[in-house]
Amino acid sequence: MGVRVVAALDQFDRKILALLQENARLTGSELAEKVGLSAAACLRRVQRLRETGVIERDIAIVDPRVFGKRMTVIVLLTLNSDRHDRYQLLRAELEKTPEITQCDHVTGAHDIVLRVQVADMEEYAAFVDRVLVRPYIKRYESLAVLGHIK
Amino acid sequence: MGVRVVAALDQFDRKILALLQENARLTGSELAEKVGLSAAACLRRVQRLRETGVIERDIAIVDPRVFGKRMTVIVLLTLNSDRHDRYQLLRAELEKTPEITQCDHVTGAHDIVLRVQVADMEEYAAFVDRVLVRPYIKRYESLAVLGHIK
DNA sequence: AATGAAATTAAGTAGCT
DNA sequence: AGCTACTTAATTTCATT
Repeated sequence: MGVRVVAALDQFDRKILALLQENARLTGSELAEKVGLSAAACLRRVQRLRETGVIERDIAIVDPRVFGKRMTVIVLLTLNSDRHDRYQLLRAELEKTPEITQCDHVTGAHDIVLRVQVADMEEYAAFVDRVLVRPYIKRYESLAVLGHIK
Repeated sequence: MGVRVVAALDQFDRKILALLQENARLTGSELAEKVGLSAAACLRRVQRLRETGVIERDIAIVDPRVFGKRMTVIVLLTLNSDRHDRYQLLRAELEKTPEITQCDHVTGAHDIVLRVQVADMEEYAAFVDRVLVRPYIKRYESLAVLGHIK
């Protein structure tokens, strides 16, 4: 789990990573032009970055609205402090719940922050009933996303 | 901005999208095998999904720790209601701030939710001073991420 | 209108200097 | 690292349904 080989990343690697994080479809020659190495050298580096796990994976970003999931809600969960034994169970369930696209355990006034993708309010209400209404969830606060700034 | 062509997505497109959201590096023949079409047909569909904006883009997921950004903080911002004219300005600034990896305008008890990626507490403190301490930000609540569940 | 098979073009990989 | 040859994948063409 530790991050080895980090010291081995030079400026070229960093530039390549920055570019691929924006657009993973850049070809070897496109990278070459932008970073000032040959195409082969760039691709060798990309290969190495993948093998060492620096690049974890490549994913397609799909407009959630095409699936009819036009509504995003950020949910702040507060757990019952006397039910912290249920944390692992809850965690496993949240991981499996398809509406949840992001989920972090946090410190502070809340315990868990969710990002939920649903079709509409009705579907969100159903999600709340199905997933959030449980004894070991003390409180949840829903923040509906009006617009994505970034 | 409207999402047209959604009705035009059949089961093959949906399957392809689901697969590429997990792994955008699947080749035509790998897709072919999984969805039951020829490689050419799959790639033609992928091309169309890109052209119509259903696939917005492909990105490389890079372990943030390799950049030394080992700390994630979710920040809940509350703006001064009498300074809502500054919203566009703030929005533009947040968009440019490199530490912010995600940023949404929300309803509810807060106005904006940020996801911030920094090296450590010191860097986070500097970020707060530089970005969050401004007259039109009334309050901010920092939730440090202890662990990623999803 | 969209498919599969085949041909073409482009990209990625590997070997050598 | 670069260059070049090789291999694999993506794209286009074309005949078919």
